Amino acid sequence: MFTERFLRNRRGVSLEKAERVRLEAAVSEVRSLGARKTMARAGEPLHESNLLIDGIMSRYLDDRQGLRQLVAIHVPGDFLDLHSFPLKTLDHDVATLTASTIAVVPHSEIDAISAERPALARKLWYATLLDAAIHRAWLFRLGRLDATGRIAHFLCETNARLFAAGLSDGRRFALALTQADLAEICGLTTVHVNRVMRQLREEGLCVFRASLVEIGDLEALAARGQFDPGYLYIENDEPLRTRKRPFR
Amino acid sequence: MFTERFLRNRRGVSLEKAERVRLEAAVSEVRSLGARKTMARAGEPLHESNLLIDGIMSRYLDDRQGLRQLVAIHVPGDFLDLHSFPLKTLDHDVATLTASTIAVVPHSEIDAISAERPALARKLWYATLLDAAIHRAWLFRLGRLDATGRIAHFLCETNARLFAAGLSDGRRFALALTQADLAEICGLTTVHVNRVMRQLREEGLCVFRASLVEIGDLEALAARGQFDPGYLYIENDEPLRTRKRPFR
DNA sequence: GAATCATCATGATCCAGATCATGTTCGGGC
DNA sequence: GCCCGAACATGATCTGGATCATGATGATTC
Repeated sequence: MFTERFLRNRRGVSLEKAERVRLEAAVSEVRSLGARKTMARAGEPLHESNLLIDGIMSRYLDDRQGLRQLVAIHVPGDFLDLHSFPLKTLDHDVATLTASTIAVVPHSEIDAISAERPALARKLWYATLLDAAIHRAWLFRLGRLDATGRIAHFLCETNARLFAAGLSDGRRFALALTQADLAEICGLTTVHVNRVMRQLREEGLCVFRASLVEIGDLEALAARGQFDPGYLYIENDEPLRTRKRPFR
Repeated sequence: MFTERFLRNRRGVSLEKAERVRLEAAVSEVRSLGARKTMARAGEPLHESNLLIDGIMSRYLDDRQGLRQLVAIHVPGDFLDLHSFPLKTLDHDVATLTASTIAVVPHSEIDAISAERPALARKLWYATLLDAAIHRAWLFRLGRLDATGRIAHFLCETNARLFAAGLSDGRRFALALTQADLAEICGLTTVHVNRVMRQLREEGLCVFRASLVEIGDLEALAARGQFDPGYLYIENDEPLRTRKRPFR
């Protein structure tokens, strides 16, 4: 089942049996990629999109010095470059962070789906808009939060996304990212990420070691990062909800 | 013609005559809004989307103190909350910056279009993904550019978008934003925006006064903001192209 | 089991942009 | 023609995070 986690626990878009079957049938191939491998580069014409089955992948832009700004990370269940179907080329690079497995869906299949099944097509559209909603939360993070808030917000978001995918219990999850990755996500230096992680650890909000994140106080962490999971459109998000607390 | 500027000059999505007629027919109403009015709030269920005919509008998130981070601005021709069709509710607020005119399109019409005309539906999808591509460029801006670079990048982007819409000659355009608006867009304080604008003026890169932006040296401005218009998918973008120059 | 490389850790110094304060300019209302 | 508020302008000071430097830890390879 390639589509098991796709749009799982998202409001208003549970896949019907027949839709799931149709989507499964659209997969032409399954591929494995090593860690830190580029999958697609900005500007290349693309003819297929990929559903992430296992691993963590990233999308990023780089500046003139080659420093990266990650614009998205993807977890299992994400259709990571579905936007290449309408756009035909991408405006950014796509790469693995950890070793990953992807299911390939040719654009011709998506074309067929959009003619045959408008309702399923709308769910695919929805999936790309969920990514856009996450972009907006990242904009808020970079524009309005300080370093500690950014890391706290990111950890809460990742917890929530993995929870929706069935890969977090709401407090504890595997996440094989380095402090340098967090820096590229949060627009900080690795040095500063290191100091922030220590602070979060010392305050008992969150411990991140050996590729395992353990949130000690979700409510405090969410308050620190001004995190509210609404933008993720998660169904049954009770374990993620926190009382709103004043900032700091 | 409400749709005159919609997707104008974008690669691979020029509207066919019949598609344009269909979209025009989907408009149920035209509304005028005063400056600085909220159009929609996060979380409200929506049943229509709006095509911006005239004026500048914004989408924003606010933090616990009520400080705004703009996540998008919209210019004439933009379908500003089309993403509310698949998502049903929004994750952010929408408001006018200047007095604006919008054409209202009920979601029921978009539903009908996606069943009748998959090709037009794909173009609507494309329009929402263009917004997502702009979000990504904004992430790069906030994560990797300094204050001067952010303002330079924003001015280049706005020039390019207005150029595509036929509202800039590629160097000069009307833009009724305040320095406080620029601050909320670029994650800066108004005080600092003021200093940056003076610097750009003194260096001859760009003058912004009396709601008119005049770019003195597009190539230098683009270099300063590391701006490359590729992510806007503009067709015939020659007047916007600049030789790539090393940063600074 | 020595060498190598990625990752994590931590101290010292510096600076871009925030913050605080104080004008000035200009257009609209009465 | 004066009042008033929004927008623009500019100086003085402070600070969060960058930068530079150095070392510890731990996994992998030969």
